[in-house]
Amino acid sequence: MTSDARPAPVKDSAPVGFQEHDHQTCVETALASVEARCSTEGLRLTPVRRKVLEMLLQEHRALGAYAILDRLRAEGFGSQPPVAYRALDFLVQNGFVHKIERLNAFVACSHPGQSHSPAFMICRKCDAVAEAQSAPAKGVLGAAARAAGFEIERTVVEAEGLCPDCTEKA
Amino acid sequence: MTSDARPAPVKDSAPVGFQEHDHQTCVETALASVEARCSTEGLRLTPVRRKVLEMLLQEHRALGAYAILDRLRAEGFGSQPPVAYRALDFLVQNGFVHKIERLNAFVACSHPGQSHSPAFMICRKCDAVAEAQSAPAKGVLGAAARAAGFEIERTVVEAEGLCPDCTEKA
DNA sequence: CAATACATGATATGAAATAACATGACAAGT
DNA sequence: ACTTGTCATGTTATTTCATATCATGTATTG
Repeated sequence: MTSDARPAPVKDSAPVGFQEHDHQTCVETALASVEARCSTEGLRLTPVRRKVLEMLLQEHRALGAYAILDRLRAEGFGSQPPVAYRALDFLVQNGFVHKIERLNAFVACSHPGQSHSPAFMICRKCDAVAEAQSAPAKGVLGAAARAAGFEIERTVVEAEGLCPDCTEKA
Repeated sequence: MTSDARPAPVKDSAPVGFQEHDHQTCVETALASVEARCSTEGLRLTPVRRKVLEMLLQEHRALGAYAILDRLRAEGFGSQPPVAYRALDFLVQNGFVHKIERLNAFVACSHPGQSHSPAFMICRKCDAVAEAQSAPAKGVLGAAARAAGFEIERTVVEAEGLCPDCTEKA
């Protein structure tokens, strides 16, 4: 058995922000932007890392580490968990990929290059994931944190619900 | 080995919102409130479920399912994963306990009875967890969701950082 | 070219979660 | 009382996610 999360409605052009778009261009642009940042910052976008990033950009939805691993194996890369996790660590550390805690899975960043604290909308039916901006530290939470003396370093914001497509079908 | 998450600074009186408080009273009140809700709503707070809830209230921090399981075993309950997961499911479903996605762990709700969409502050050093309110659907994220046609059903908001205690020590 | 950082490969294991099936406890309907 | 249905629990096995560790390789860079 291959470890793809769910049957998953495979469409040629997947949603970003749940919208149809020119996917090929979108992948290429993102990749180029990551390459640029790597070379200016002296980061090493090695073959495994690049491959993982490409896969995630291509899919445009959250993939589990083992789904990624399967694909790496298929392409002749190492096929043991650490291979995938190390590549993912690198990509996450540098903001090229985000981890979706709710799903224990990973998505390529939709706005690479921009510093951001991302928020995600996750469709519980088709697993599509869209990235948005958030500013949680600015709102009620920020106030609570200041009141409590808690220093926020990082936030996870994930909304679960139904994407437009799935809403329609229901 | 027993599966307690980390060495964990055991203190007699643990933080709620990172503050000292009369823990015994706090546990009792919470438990009473849950019992009340169960009886008015016809929910069955069985021995396992009650025990798990007590443990979480007592600890006042996030415990993993297997740490819970260890304690259940010690008390003579079933010791297989489903036992813990089922009790946790019940408690989470009914809002008596929350899952911290970031930690794959569980905490007792600090405001049982009030309907709420909780937000958490998690200390990355000592694993203390404080619960606050959030209204993520009201802010930037809500706007993005409406724009995208995404229907939010539930949100996860978790802030990671340093609690007052750990900040001091640093 | 040697020293050193960093990246990968491979083995093993730990930790989190669920599937599937059997048993028990209890209330409602006949 | 007995059967049926529902819900909770127990148990086995397996899947999925993640990391520790050690050995090996490959770039820089001094």
